[in-house]
Amino acid sequence: MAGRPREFDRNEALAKARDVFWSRGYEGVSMADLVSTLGLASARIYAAFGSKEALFREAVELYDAEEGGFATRAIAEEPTAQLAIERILREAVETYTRKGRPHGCMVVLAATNCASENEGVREWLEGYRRRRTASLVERLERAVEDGELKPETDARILGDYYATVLHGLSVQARDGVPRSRLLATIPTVMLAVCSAAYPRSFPRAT
Amino acid sequence: MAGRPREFDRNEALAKARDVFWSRGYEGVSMADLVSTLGLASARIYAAFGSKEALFREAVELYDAEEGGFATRAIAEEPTAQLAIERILREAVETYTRKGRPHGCMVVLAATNCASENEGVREWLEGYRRRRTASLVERLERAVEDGELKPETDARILGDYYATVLHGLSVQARDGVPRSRLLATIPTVMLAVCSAAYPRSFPRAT
DNA sequence: GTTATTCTTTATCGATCGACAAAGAATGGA
DNA sequence: TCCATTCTTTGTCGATCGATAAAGAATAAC
Repeated sequence: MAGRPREFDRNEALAKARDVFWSRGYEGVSMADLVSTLGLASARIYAAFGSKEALFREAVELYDAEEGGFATRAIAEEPTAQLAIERILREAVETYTRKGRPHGCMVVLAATNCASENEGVREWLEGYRRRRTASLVERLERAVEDGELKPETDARILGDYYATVLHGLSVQARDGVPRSRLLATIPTVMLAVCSAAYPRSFPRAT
Repeated sequence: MAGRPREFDRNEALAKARDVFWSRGYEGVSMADLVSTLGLASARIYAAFGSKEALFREAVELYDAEEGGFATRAIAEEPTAQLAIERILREAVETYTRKGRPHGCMVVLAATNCASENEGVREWLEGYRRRRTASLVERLERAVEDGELKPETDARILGDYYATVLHGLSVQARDGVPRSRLLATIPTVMLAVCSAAYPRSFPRAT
């Protein structure tokens, strides 16, 4: 098990693929685009990654483990649901509006409209979105159990709400709405979870 | 100026094109798809509409004049900003989750990820989204002037917020989140404008 | 060295993409 | 009736799509 060693950095190529798929989506990037972006002949790309679709899926996994993983990290690290959600919103805006980087969320934008033959890719990304919603709901349920949020709080409604806002932020960022304007909406967005908590530190909305 | 009369209903064909573009997006629909969906040879489609892109633009205009026009109608018809926004949210959810119809908003979903050669189409749809945001901001500014909302209200932040939620609802609906769950989030979404109004009829959020 | 294995290079493959040319058919106006 | 105009039919265009075959080059195991 030896063979000729690969002459390019696979991780580097994968990162380039992630960026171009993030920018223009799965169907918006052709093999010719990948050849020029990665600087590799198509046969080399196929040898290393298998197919355009397999490369895309690996690119999404990389995105989700790095830039896209802020929600998982915030939920794991913040002591309360309110702090977790505020951090998620702030980091979402920052991640989605970084200079020199693609705007919006790759998981939301890279395969929303698909040809019927690529419906499988769309559904696979939908799974990522559903899981993010589920993790928000789960964290909010825990906050109700912990007594952080009022017992009459419906965690699923609240989780659906924050999933909706996060999805909307991607579209807004992709449309070029500046970071400052998106950050400015966060106190308004926080009203929901704060009003489900016992009155303490309300944000000044609007 | 006479010539052979057209043998098919142009409006009917346009409605079919709108539906398939709404379902799968501009790039997700091929001319072969249009030929089979409209039941017309490609030369007939070109004769009637000019090009795939011209047909798409006409289809979006039709969408915006009918299904997609609920925001314009609500703003024109409702006496207060709060009533207008609540109606917009409700009709958005209803429009985006109608049985047997494509889910989500055509303007949001039909060209979010585009090949570089179709960037013009994406920007054109972005214009529709920006105008919707602007009309929300404008209505909220008027509400501040009218005294419906507190004078310290920042109408642009609030308008950006509702634009974000509306964009997010499209993604949620496309992902198959059921109507009942999306409707259930509306009281939470209404918290923002209600807290900018003088205390009266607050929704029971969560 | 020999062999098995893997990567690189080069040149394509058939399918599909959006679009159109040319000829025939149906209308209104002269 | 004949013409100008417009639509319909048929066939196909060059470009691009994702993907691969075949041959040469570089490694490790033996």
